[in-house]
Amino acid sequence: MFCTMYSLDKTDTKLLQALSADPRSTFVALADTLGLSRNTVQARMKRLEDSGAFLGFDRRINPAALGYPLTAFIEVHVQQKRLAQIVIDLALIPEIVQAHGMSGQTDLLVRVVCTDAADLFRIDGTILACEGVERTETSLAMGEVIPYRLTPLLDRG
Amino acid sequence: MFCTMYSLDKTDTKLLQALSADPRSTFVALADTLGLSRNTVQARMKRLEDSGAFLGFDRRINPAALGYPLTAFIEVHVQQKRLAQIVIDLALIPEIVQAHGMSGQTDLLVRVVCTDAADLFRIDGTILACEGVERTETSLAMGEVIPYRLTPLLDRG
DNA sequence: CCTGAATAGGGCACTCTGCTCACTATTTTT
DNA sequence: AAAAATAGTGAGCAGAGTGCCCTATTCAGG
Repeated sequence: MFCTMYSLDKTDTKLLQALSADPRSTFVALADTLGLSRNTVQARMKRLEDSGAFLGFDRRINPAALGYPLTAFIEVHVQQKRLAQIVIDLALIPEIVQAHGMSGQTDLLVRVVCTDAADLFRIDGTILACEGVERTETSLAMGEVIPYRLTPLLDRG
Repeated sequence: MFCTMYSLDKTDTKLLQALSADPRSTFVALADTLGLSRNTVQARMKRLEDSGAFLGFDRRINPAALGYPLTAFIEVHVQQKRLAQIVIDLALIPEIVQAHGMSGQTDLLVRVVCTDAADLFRIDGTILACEGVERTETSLAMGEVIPYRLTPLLDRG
């Protein structure tokens, strides 16, 4: 196989668990909670980093703390030919914090943060104004009933 | 007002920007990129932490690195009376990494990671099997066309 | 049997941390 | 206008952590 992605073993998993438990723990601390030497922990962390196991820090910032307490998901239907340009245009809207290209009826699923309902309305308008966007369907997130988590998957490994 | 949430000022914003640029930078490094004293940086970071500006470390872990390259969004329609119990049941499914209670037609928007299409099919079945779940609509994410980001919002502040 | 990878352990210079204290502005309250 | 809270600075210090080096051991695969 040409592209063998480095895949995590049990020790890596334990490392990630320990980090999840305490994101600020030092290499030394990790080493002795896992019963490994500091060298090993450092080597593994480097490998994890290099293999792209970590995503941007942005994800750890709470949008609510920034003054955007509301999250909404907007399904965007577009003229598929213009998809590439539309993505570029959408990327200019700061309140769009993430967008996925989707299979199925919806072309794009856009995650938006906003200050209030009026703000959401305005943002939706901005999206609709993009050339090639045909229709949107907005749903406000009332709450994160299962907060983002990966630990169940880590624990299973 | 009873609950005045601590709101970030320009300096906090710059701090977060600097952290986004380099999540591993030390207090000392932050202090001199921002032209502040180390004491100030430490104090502000503590305040940020205490005010809940940071979310779990889980969010920084790349599910693909864990062996789950596929992401899907599943709209779940439920008997609303049973919503609370359903959330509890869903939380037992490890592949569900997040779920939002929604306004609008869909009751729940569930984010799932999986190994392949067959895996997704199985997980969908598990969700459908929960007492009170009436219908699901699964959409596979083909790609994260706008990767999660908060920097445009930070830059605007 | 040899090789390469992973780990452990030691060491060393340097940096960072957590903490405290004293001092200065700048607001806010009274 | 005076007093008090708030934010920032600068300095210092002991202890901990980091990055980097080298060596020895174990263990699986060719």
